Order: sequence, then C-alpha cells, then structure tokens
Amino acid sequence: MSKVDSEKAFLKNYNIHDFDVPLTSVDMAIFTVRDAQLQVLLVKRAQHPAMGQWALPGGFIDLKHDKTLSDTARRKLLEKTGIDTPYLEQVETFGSKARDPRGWSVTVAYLALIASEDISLSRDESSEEVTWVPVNKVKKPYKLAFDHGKILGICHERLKNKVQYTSLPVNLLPTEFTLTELQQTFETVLGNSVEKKSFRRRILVADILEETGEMKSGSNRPAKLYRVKPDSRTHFFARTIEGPR
Amino acid sequence: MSKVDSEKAFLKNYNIHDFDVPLTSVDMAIFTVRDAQLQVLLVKRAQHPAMGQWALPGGFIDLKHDKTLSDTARRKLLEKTGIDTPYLEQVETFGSKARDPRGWSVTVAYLALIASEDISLSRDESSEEVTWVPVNKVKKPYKLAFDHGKILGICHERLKNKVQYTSLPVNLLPTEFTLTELQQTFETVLGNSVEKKSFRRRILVADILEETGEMKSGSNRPAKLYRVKPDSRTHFFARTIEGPR
DNA sequence: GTAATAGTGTCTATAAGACACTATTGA
DNA sequence: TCAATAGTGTCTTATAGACACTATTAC
Repeated sequence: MSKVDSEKAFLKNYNIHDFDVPLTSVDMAIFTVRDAQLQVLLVKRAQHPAMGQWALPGGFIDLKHDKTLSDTARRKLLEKTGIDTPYLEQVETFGSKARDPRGWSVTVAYLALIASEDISLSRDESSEEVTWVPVNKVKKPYKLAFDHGKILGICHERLKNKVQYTSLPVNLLPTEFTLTELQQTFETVLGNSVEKKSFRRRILVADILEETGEMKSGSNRPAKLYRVKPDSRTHFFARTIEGPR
Repeated sequence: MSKVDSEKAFLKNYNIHDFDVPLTSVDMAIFTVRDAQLQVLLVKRAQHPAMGQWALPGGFIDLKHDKTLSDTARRKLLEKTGIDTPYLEQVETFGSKARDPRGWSVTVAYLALIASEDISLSRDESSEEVTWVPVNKVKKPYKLAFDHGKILGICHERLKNKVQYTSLPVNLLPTEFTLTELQQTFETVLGNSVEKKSFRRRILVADILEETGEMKSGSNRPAKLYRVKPDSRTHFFARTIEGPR
C-alpha cells in the first residue's frame, strides 16, 4: 500500500469522537471609549453554566460555517454589536481542567476595538442582556463568570501596553477625528496625561494620518480633521510614550 | 428548583460528545543557538497523518494528566529534549477547517528557548527522528507538515521582534556567560551586528546581571563571567535596539 | 476686548550609534 | 614583543518631556 493510500485509509477510519478532546471556544474583550472612559462589552448569560452571571461575549466554533478561528470571533462581534470590520487581535489562549465545570476547556481570547459611534447593541436574537461597563468598574457589581475576570484583565493589560508603542487608539475613533480627540483617547486608555506637543510630533512624524481638508468647529478655534491614511497598518514606534516625568 | 440545583442537573446531563468540537493540540517551536546559528527542533512524524514529514514537536492535550495548556507544552518539551525549566511563551493559536486533514482543528503554538549545552535529544520512546535545523534552512530540505512552516515563521518573527526590546536571549545561554557571548547571541537572533559599547551599556544599566566573580580565560584577555540575577524576570527596554544606521 | 481651545518654538534630558582608545592576557 | 579579545571615553544623533508662546474662533 502506498503512503498516500495508507493515509487515506487512516483518515477514513478516523473518528474524532474516539478521543477525549477539550471544549474549545472563543471569548472576546470588545473595547470602546465612551464618556471619556474605556468600556468593555459584557453579556448576561442566558444559559447554563453560570446562568445569570455577567461574562465576556463568546461561544463555540461553528464547525460548519466558520472557516477559521477569527471567523468565529468576527461572527460573535457582529452578533453583539452589528460591527463587521473591527480592529481584531488574538491575545492569548486559556486552557485548563478547572476553568469550566463542563470539563477540560480551551478558550481563545480576542481583543476588539471599535468606535462607540458605530455601535447598535444587541441585534442578537438570543435574549441575553448586553451592556457596556467601564473597565475599571468590572470588579464589584459585575463579577464575571468562569475565569473571564482574569481574561479581561490580561486583554486590558495587552491593550495598555500596546498603546505605549503603537497607534492602536485610532481604532477607537470614528473615521474622522481631531488630534486633540486622538490624544484624549490615548490618555483614556493609558490612564495618564500625555504632553500635547510630544504627542502631536510623534503622531505626525509617524505619517499615518492625512488631513481631510475639513475643520471641526466647536466653541472655539476650529481644529483640523484627520483620517487614517488608506491601507496604513498599525504603526509601531521605536520608543514608548511615557507620560509625565 | 434553585439556580444551583438546575446548574447541577444541567451538568449531569451534559455530554461533550453531543457536540462537534475541533481537535485541539499544542505545537512548539523550540529554539537554541548552536554553531552561531539559530536552530529549531524538528521531528519526523512516525504516524499518520503526514507520516514521514518533518514537523514541529507537539501533540494532543492529555486530559487526565495535564492540568493546564502549558503543562502540555512542558510535557512535550521534556519528552523531546529532557529539559524541564525552559523559557516558555505562548505565541498564537491557529484554528481552521483546512489545516489538518482530520477536520476542524486548533493548535496552540508555544515558543521555547533553551541553552544548547543542556540538551540530550530524544529521551523519547516513540521512535521519531529528532533533529536540530538552522531556522534559515527549514525551507528546502525540510518542508514542514500541515501549516507548521507558517507557524514556525510566526514564532521566529515573534522571537526576532522581542529580542529588539527585551533580554530574552539570556535564555539561550548556559547559566554563566560573558557579555561578548551574550552579544553574539543577540546578533545571531537579530541577524545583524550590534555595537559593542551600546550593547554593554544597555545590558548593564538594565541591572539584570550579576558578576559571578569568575573569569572566562580563553586565548586572550579573560572576560568577566555573569549570570542572571536571581528571580529577575524578562527585562523590557523602553527603546528598541536597532543595529547599524 | 476675553475665554477657550488649537497649534508652535525651542530648550532639556535620555539613551542609542559611532568609533577611537586603553587593558590584559597567551605565546 | 605582537595578536587578539575585553572593556572604556566621549562625541553625535534621535526622539521624548517641559513649558511658554502664538493663532483663531465665539461671544
């Protein structure tokens, strides 16, 4: 029997249910900035286990319809928020015997960033409650199910770290924004103030934005509106932003 | 029925085999520096599928004995190399319908760094061939099974990137080493030269090493031997190392 | 005019790159 | 003594932080 034929025979007799495999799911930390606060999307679980508890949105891979893991993540995000082209980044995978009462389970955690303007919450058919919660308030009233508190903590850490040396926060704003709005978004995520001149120099030298030609006229001097240059990927700076000395 | 009782009833009737779940495994890119080259450990697959092809070491989670995902990774590393306290970092999880002929599968990729001095290859009972291959030569003679070529590429990228702003390469050396040896290890991983004075300043200011008091006398002026300070974690620099301008 | 926010000029501080220099060993 | 590698002094360069300054609007 040739090698190819023997592999065919092997696969014909292969049955995944002959083996004990862990449950595998995807969970998401979907962040946005609203009311000058970093907020995360939580759902109230409508089903067992942990029914009635708050948790990160997520669920199992749909083996029929999802082609890749990120398809699962994008599908979940679309179900909860109606958004289909977010900034999406895989953060870490958590697997253990103990994290889910149903047995050995693995969950792949994703982080998504969206502009709060874009959101229409819960086009979801399952009647779960869905809500935004400021990340810093997730402890007391919103103790999370399973190990989701830990997962959220790690996603939040990753976000804060990356904001120190990347342009990630542009993904938390609508397509057009002023430099001041962008700076405030950085400050909200970092949790500290940023010096105006340094910030503007850093962003403009990175050459990732272009002027729209329009101005945003508020109550005082109008500000230039910018957008991210077409096709530009996340910018990585060679030095971190550091905040006040 | 109380909420707790109904959850108990739910779990009692829960059977993981009622659902289609993906195959879930762990794969590892185990790196070392030998002969001034970054090398990676490959195994020749002794079983279907992809029998006879070279691949990253890895395998399924042992639901009975592994408590967490990293237990699986550590177990695989120990089987192949006899090493049980490596630098271990989870890199990324790959999941898709297409990556394994057995069906929808998910693999969690880990990166390990070990000192080549520590290795006694293949205490493994399974009669797989195990070998070190320079990372840059993995293409032609060692076309890897499944999507392992892609996984290795991403692990290698992660390593190169992190070496630009961390002290990771200390994990590729034995416990005692000279600054020149450390510099050469950085250069090997980065693939470019590093300026001696800048390098020494950067490492010494980071305050992660201590002198052993011993000297390494080779053929010329002896060099101070250093070791990593006890309990010191990976150091993160605020700026990247950049190589020649 | 004033208040308020947008945006700039320019000095200092920090850490990396360049590169010539000195130091210590074996043979 | 010389060859070879270890290790230093110090100048230049790049980019962040500080902070005072000017610019443009609504009222």
